[in-house]
Amino acid sequence: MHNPLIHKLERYTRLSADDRAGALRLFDERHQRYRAKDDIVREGDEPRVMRLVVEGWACRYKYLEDGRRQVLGLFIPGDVCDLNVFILREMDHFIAAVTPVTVAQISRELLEEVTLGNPRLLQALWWESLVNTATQREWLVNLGQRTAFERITHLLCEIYLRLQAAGRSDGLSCEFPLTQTMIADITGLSTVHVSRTFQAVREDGLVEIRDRILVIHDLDALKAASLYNGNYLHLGHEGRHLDANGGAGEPAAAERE
Amino acid sequence: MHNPLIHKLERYTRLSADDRAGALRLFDERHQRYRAKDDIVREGDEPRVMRLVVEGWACRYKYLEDGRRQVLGLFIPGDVCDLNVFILREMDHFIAAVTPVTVAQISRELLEEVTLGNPRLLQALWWESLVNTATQREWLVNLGQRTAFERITHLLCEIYLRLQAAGRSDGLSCEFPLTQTMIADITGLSTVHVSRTFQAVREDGLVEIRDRILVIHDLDALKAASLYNGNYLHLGHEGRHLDANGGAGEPAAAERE
DNA sequence: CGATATGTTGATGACTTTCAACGATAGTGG
DNA sequence: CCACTATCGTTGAAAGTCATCAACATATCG
Repeated sequence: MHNPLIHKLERYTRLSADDRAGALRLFDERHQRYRAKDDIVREGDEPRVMRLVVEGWACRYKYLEDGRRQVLGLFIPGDVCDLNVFILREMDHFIAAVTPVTVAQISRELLEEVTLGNPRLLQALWWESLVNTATQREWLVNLGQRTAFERITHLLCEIYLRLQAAGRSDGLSCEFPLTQTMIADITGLSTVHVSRTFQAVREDGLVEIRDRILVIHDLDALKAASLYNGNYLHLGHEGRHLDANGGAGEPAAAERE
Repeated sequence: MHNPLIHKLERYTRLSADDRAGALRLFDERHQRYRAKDDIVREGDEPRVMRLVVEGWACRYKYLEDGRRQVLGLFIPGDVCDLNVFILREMDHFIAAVTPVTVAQISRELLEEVTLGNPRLLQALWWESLVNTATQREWLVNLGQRTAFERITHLLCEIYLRLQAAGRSDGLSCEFPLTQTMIADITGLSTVHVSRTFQAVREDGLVEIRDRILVIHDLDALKAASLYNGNYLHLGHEGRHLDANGGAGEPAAAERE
């Protein structure tokens, strides 16, 4: 069985058995469950813990004072919320459950304890955090430059590729629990326009959605339609110079689960 | 004379003389000059150094393959480009000079040396990095939810407040070297619409621009017009629990320059 | 089964882009 | 110093994209 955190971090660098044990300690720490739509963190809260999504989807969002809402990011299983956020005195946005969600809550002390002896794991967590930031940048491009059609197809590409990196895709399909209202708040469009544009995406034969499952018919066409360039996800095993010794000392990652 | 880095970091926590000396070492390291519009970092480059803007303005930006361009962030004097970027193998975007700019280039080794003995300074740099990320989030809200008028007035507010935090404002006015083309690439609007909307902002008596100087006539009105909430800049001396001993042991920051 | 959330459709209008032309400004070289 | 050229900002007209409003259909959940 795959652990989505470990699965994803190993897209960066090959972890040692120790690293993996440390990641599991984080993953298993102080689970908290939330119902869909419940807030996990609220604006104004003092940040006390780092969070890690164990199961389900969550999102960051922010309101304008007149009620307009923008979703700033999505968290899928294995995603880390705020590695370093202890430094700030208060949160400037919300984090909420999109689906029913289980979150691990990791204290600063535990984080330090686990990473102290595992610099490779710490490095991998930093990588994860930089990729989050890069994803935010790509969303900026999405809102600033892409058309409605491109925004939606881009979102579909990204979700599929991220779930794949977490070991949660199945061929060309994956879970897809987002409502059109959520898609509207992510893409900065009205729900009406999302409905119409999503229809166009389906009618072009690019994707299909059945029972909250996204099925991609032609990934290359979907990428072309959204001008997708996945560099920002940095999934090219970029930390390979840090790789744990895979050949002799320990079995390779793939052989261990 | 004010150093913009130190001036800004002290909006987070009060630095000791040692911290300030460390910050100055970073600030003075390996200066490189660029002409306006020159690229400082290119997509695909391997990140080797952390950069710090000493003088002038720079920006992050990204292209879509068909040439559409989105500016992702602005750097003003005292801003740090990428604290931790060594971890990635290659850059996924560009950094360019907006005006003629001087940049300090800080190697990983120097950064580690300077921060090793100064955890307070390291913490302040992390704060700076988190504020950068939070600013990106606010830009997402800008593009996703705000109208053209609100986007432009929001940008004006932010620039003024950031320059103020760096000690580079003068009453209600500050430098403002952005062309309307830049504003268009920041706000995701066409240059034509920027021109027209900016006129409306001026005709409402909110601001005035003369000789690349922005003069704000009514900051509260400007904030109201853009639904501005400056929480994301985290300028509330949030790291005060880390403050260097100001009373007895050393002179307070304000008394030292 | 009723209540609420979600998705669809049509009509209308607002906001924003595109295209094209022109004036103003600034830097360059003779 | 002036002509030359490129950049920058402005304006008008036309078209396109997307939002809003309202009604209805479907699905989901207690």
